[in-house]
This record gives sequence, structure tokens and C-alpha cells, in this order.
Amino acid sequence: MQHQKTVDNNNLSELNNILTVNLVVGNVIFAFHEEVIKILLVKRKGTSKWMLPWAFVLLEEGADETAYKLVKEKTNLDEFHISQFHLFGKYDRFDYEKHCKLLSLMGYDPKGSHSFLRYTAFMGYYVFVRYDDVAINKETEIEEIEWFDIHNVPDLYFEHNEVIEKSFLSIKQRIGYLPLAFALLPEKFTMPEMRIIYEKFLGYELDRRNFQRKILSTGLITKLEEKKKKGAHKSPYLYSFNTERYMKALENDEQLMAWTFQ
Amino acid sequence: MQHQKTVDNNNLSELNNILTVNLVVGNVIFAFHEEVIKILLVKRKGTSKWMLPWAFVLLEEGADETAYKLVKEKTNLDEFHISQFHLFGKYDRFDYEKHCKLLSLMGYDPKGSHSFLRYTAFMGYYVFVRYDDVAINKETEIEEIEWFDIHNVPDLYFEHNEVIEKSFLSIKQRIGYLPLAFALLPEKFTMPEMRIIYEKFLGYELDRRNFQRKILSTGLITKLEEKKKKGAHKSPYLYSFNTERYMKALENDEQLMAWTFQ
DNA sequence: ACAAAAGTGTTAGGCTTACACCCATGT
DNA sequence: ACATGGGTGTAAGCCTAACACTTTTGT
Repeated sequence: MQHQKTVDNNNLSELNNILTVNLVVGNVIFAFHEEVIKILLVKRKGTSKWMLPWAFVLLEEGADETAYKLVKEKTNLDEFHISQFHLFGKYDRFDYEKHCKLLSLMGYDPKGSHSFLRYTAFMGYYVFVRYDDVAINKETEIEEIEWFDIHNVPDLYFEHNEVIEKSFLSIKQRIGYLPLAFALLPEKFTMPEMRIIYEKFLGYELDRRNFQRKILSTGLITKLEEKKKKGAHKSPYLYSFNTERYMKALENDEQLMAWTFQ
Repeated sequence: MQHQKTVDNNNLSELNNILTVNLVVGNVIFAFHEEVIKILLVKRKGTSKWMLPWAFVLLEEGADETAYKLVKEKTNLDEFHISQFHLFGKYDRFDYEKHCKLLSLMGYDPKGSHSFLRYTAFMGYYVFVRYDDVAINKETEIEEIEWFDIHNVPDLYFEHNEVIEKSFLSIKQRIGYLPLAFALLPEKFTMPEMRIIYEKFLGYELDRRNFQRKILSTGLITKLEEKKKKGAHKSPYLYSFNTERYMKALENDEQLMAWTFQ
């Protein structure tokens, strides 16, 4: 081991040589609205760019806890499942000079804690929420918050564009094995709605008839009597899903399906 | 945001209120030898328990980099692929008093940096290496290092037992989609050897004939002319695998297969 | 009436599973 | 000679992909 330095309790600059990187968590919060996958972004008043909701993991917290609180704070929701997907953090990726103003606005003193904020590791989480359940105040005193179409995300702070791309890729890879899409849909949803979510993440179209067979074969969802009127065509049936079994599957990473989709 | 504290450059105790958790990376290094899955553990001289190789991520490093260096240091290997699998870290999980001596022995000054070492987040990586390629010095001046059977791991420092379990579970889930097992095998290997690896991770036996068909269908491995003598029975053929395609698949998380195995 | 999109059903073919049988090797 | 375990082959059947046809709805 090469880190043999000791710490002088009264000399911060000495600490630079032994201190470890800071840990930041950030959330890619996904929703689905009008056939489009949306992501929730925030923008501090007085700054120039949008970014993902993020926060330093403080001493008294765990990373999962910080990430959970962050989602709760932004969406006003209680029940959701956050998923780790990747730890980011290259040396020198955190350009201090550039982000000095932002950090200051977020309550982190860039002068005093210069060395602590320069290099960080970023733990990425993704979350699926129901668009209609989320009540955001589009503008508060300190920040703006807004849904963005996944394919219309502006240039963001830090490496957040990369983070979003990676989250999308992770989901694409997991969506065939975990019943992720359910969390994006309202309590009652139609088969076409669900299929579109899969299509958006996968990046190609699916045969609606075969898709339906696959989904139903999991036993996770129940066909309802009701239909949903929506345009100049036959109304699709509504379905609901078994939340208990779904949550259990998420917790246990149970193997409910293993689909490659064409 | 609630962290509005500023930092007094000359007062460490003040920092406790703004400082974030430390980031530690650790590796579950897997190997395969005599039909058994092995894990590499280390033990500092003067301490009582074994543990996974781990290190604080220092300011000048990225997490992946630290994890890579750690594996290289322990195994003397250059070429391997490390995979993130989970970020651990509950509040209060890092019992300072208990580990004071260990930290001191590892070159981290527990007196001076008390507050920095109390709470940490632990990023878990797993790595697959070839047993025969690893040259470990079983005992150096500062530590012992040893292979342990996966099902015979002693009580370890910190939450390392939990980390190993979780890594095993992650692999079990990914082994059907990624050609992981190859990295555990020597350049030339037999089909039964490879099958046993799958069986160990999955926890149940597989039909040897169907297994062979599946593996061959990926086009990743080539049958050689040679055979391997090994007991009172017909000698199995040797196979080699296409490293280029394998590495590319790992990098891109390419979908080479999607198996559920019975 | 017609276009759009959903519901339902069918069929061919590929892949998986579950075997049977034969072959090499060491004791 | 025999037990052990590997090599090769095959048939049944399930699952999937591809596609046809009917039904509902708004304009």
C-alpha cells in the first residue's frame, strides 16, 4: 500500500494527499407521457445549463438513501424503486473552475472546500415513475425543474449526458429480463402503451400480437373489462398488474422472463 | 438543498458537517481450479481476519482505475476485465473502533483522519482470472494472500461476506447473457470444464449434450484436434476461444446469447 | 364508406429438452 | 471386463415469428 501519509489535524492542504474522492449520487428519473420517454432535469437559478438531480452523499447517509431522498424531493413521490446502474468518475473529469458558480449556488462552499469538490465519483441511479403521479413545481425560488424528451436533451453539466445514455443502455439490456416498464404506466394501461415503451427503449418496432402473448405469459398482468377510447379505431382493453408479485420480483431479481425480442 | 455550511480552512471538526463519505473499491477475484470456484483473499499481518482486496479511491484516481490497480497488484496480471456490480454502504456500517488497528496497519492514520474513515461507501467489482496465470506470493512482509473455496470463506472484515454473496448472485444472473466463464479457463479447455463453471454459478447440473450445443452455437469457440487425458474414460476434446470477439462482446455488452438453462 | 388500429387465430419452423447409443480409458 | 464419463445423434414438442382476417371507432 502506498498511502502512508498521516494527517495534520490543522492543515487542510496536507489532507489532499490522503483524502479520497467525494461520492455523488444522481438520478435519471424516467417517465412516459404521450408516447414519449421523458427525463426529469433541474436547473439552478443563475446557472446556464440543465443537469440531473444530484447530491453529495453526506457522512450521515448511505448512497442509496441519498438517491432515494433526492427522487422523493424532486417528484413528491414515496413509492418507487431506484436502481444502481453505473459508477462514473474519471480523473480530472470534474472541472472545478467551470462549476465554481454552480457549486456555490448549491450550498457547497467552493472556496473553503476547493480540494474536496474537485474530484468526485458519480453513482448513477435510474428510477421509473408514473408521469401523472408526479407533481413538480416547474419553478421554485432556487431552481427550475422540467420534463425533457429523451431524444431532446440539451447539453448538460458535468458528464450528465453520458450518464443518461448509459442509463438508457442499461435499461435496454435489462428490459427483457425484468418487468421494468410497468413502473412507467398508470394503474390501468393498454397493451399498445406498454408495447411502445418497449419499442422506445429497444429502438425498434415489435409485432403487437406476439408482444401481447409474451407479456401475458408472465402472469403478471390482468385483463380488465374496461376499454380505453382513443381515436378512430377499436378501443383497446385495459390491463392492471399484480403489484405484490412485481415488487417481489424486483427485490429478488427473480427471473420472470428472458426475452430477446426478434 | 440543505447543506449550506461553509468550511473553515483551519478547523477540521467543522468539516464533518459538510464532508461526504469516502469511497472504497474492493475486488472479488474469481478463479477456477480442480472443479472449484476460488476467491482471492488477503490478511494483514497483525490482524485477525481475512478480507477482500480493497483500497480508498484517492484524489488523483478514478474508481475503475483504483480497482484495476488493485487486481494487478495482487495477481501480477495485466489483462483482465473488471466489472462493477454493486455499491454498498449503509450508515454506521463502518465500525471505526473495531477496525482502528487494521486501518493503521494499512497506512491510513486512524487518529488524524478519524472522521474521514468512519463512514464509507464500498464499490464492488468482480474479476475473472485464470488460476494458473496468477502468481501470488502467499506471504509477504505485510500480508498473507490465499485462494479460498467459494463455499468455504471464513468470517471477513467489514461486510465483505455480503459483498461476495452479492457478486456471486450478480454473476449467476449475468452468466446466461455474457460469455463470462471463458475468462476463468486456460487457453485450451474442455467442454466439461466449462460446463462445471456454469453449474457452480447456477447451483444446479446441466445436460452436457445440450450445453455443448448451446455454447458452440455462439460461434465464440473453436474445437481443436487435441484431447485432454484425465481419468478412466474417453478423453474430451480441447477448445479455444476467439479472444477478440470475446473482448468486444464484453466491452459492448453485446447480446451473444440469452439462456435460461432448463 | 373508409382509414386506422385493435382483437383473435393459425401455421411453419426453429430451438430446446430429453433421451439412446456408442466409444475411449484406466483399474 | 467393467465402470466412468465423453462423443454423437434424434425425435417430440414447445415456443416464436410471421402473417391473415375480423372488429370497432371517428371522420
